[in-house]
Parts: sequence; structure tokens; C-alpha cells
Amino acid sequence: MPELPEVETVVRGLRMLLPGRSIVGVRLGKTDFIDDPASLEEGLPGSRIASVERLGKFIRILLDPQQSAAQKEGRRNLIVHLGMTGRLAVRPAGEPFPPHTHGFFELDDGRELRYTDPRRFGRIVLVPESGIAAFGGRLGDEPLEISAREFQRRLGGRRARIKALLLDQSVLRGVGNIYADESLWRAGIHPARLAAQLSRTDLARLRQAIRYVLRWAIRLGGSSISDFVDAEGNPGEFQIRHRAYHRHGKPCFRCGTTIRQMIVAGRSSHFCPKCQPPPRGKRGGARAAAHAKRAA
DNA sequence: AGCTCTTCCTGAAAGC
DNA sequence: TGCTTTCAGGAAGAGC
Repeated sequence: MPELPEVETVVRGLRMLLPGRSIVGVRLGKTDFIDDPASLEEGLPGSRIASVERLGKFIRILLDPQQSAAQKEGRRNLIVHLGMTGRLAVRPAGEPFPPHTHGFFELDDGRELRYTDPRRFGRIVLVPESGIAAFGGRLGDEPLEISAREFQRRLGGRRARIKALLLDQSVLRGVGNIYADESLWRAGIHPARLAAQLSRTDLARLRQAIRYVLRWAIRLGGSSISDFVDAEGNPGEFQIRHRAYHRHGKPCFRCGTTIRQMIVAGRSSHFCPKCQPPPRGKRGGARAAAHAKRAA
């Protein structure tokens, strides 16, 4: 599933291909994951792609209005979220396309930007430039840019489980299930621990772990599971570097203990029970401990 | 505030 | 072998 490193990989690819190109036509298949399909089909042709950026897990394609005149709309942003199985690729217009390709954005150089998404958990929205600040405002900080102090402030003291906070896009933008598990493993923190129980050192270590893991994953072109590929169709290589994610039943790279899996924050979570000690009192954690205390 | 459950959707994997 | 069932999972919304 595309998370920050995968989206960054796609964005870097698109950045080589799209800026300067104009959209000359739009064809859509199924549109139930597109906010306003008609406005894409009618409003996009003629606009010129100015830039491609990443906003957390969102891809932001900035469009200059059509030269002609007619509409005096300002700049707009084609915002794409890949969901779980979304893919964006730039291919020659005549080339056969894979099943579940629901968006075709024809370019002025004979190629087209294609959106493919079997499960359609993705999202495509057109946001006017004037609305982009509000859009970004709903997202938390960039994990690669957040300072140690700010990280401490955003997460420290929260009563939620640390895993839930890492996945919360309004806290940090871009971290998903894979990189949450990988970062927690690296930092030696159990996913079910409450953020408020973590020490300053724990949080500092976690921030560093997140930075390390994300940067490494970006360098390797992301993780290819659920067949992720970049803008040119190449798979990433970080999946072979996973230390925790989907490794339940296998030995921990650090201590050899068997990696376990449990549901935390409604998500399947993978961790080493030895390197990442559970919140006080083995299974049950703080909740069971509080329960026992009350009963006693 | 934060947790759990549900919904969306399809293909892969497990079950029989 | 082949059909049926279950499940995963990002995000949002409901209900507790």
C-alpha cells in the first residue's frame, strides 16, 4: 500500500515527465472515487501542468489555467490519493492499459497519465489553489521535517496508543501501517504502548527511527507489496528490508525472538515481543492492569 | 478523547 | 481440483 516513500517515489517520477505538458483530454471509467468527475472532463483540457508535489500521501499536481480565456479560473490542483491499490503511470496513448484503469489524462506529447486502481480506495479531487492551504491544514506535520521539539509536543502526553497516533494523518502526514511497524521495531517500542507513557528518550528515538526508515525506503524506491510500482512501472525494493511488517512467525533480526502479530488501533501490527516490551504486565497491558487493581 | 465497528472494493489466500 | 468464504486495509463516519 502506498505510503510516504511510495508516494514520494511516484512523485519524483512524475516530476520528470509532467511539468510543462498540457492536458488535452480526459476520459474516465468508473468514477465513484472521484469527487466531481464532470469538472475533470470539462474543466481540465487546456490546462498546463506546473508542478508535482507530495502532501503526505497525497499527490498534488498544480495546473495553470488554459491560455485561451473563456474561464478566468485561477490555478487548480489535481489531488490524487492512491488508497491501497492506486497507480499513476505515464504511457504512450496507444499502449494497452491494465484492467481497472479508470482515469486517462491525455497529454500534448502523445502520452497519457493513467490512473489504475482495482479496489478504488483511492481518491481524486480538484482543489482550487485558494483551497490548498485549508486542504493541507487538515494534515499533520511532515515526518521528515518535524523537529524533535514539535514531535514531542504533538505526541507526548496523548493517551492514545502510539501506533494509532503514527497512523493518524492529522498528527503526522504520510506514515502508514508498514512504516509505523518498521519504525516502532527500530525504536524498540511496542505498538500498543500509550504515547503518554513514553519517555522523552523513547519519543526522540522514535522520531529518529521514522526518519531513518522513511529515508532508506525512499532511497530504495519504496516497498512493493500489493504490486506497487513507480511512474515508469518499476517495483521498489524496500520490502526485502522489512524487519517487522508481515514477518510474524519469523525470527527478529535483532534478537532472534519470533515476531508476533496482533491488532492494535484496528490494524494488524507486527513486533518483537522482546525488543518491544508490551505495556506493563505482559498481555492485556495497562487496561488489564487497571482492571485488576479495581477488582482488588 | 479515543476506541471499536462499519463501509467502500477486489483479488488473494484459506477453507472445505 | 474447484468452488465458497474470509480477509486485508486507508480513511471517514457512527456510536459508545
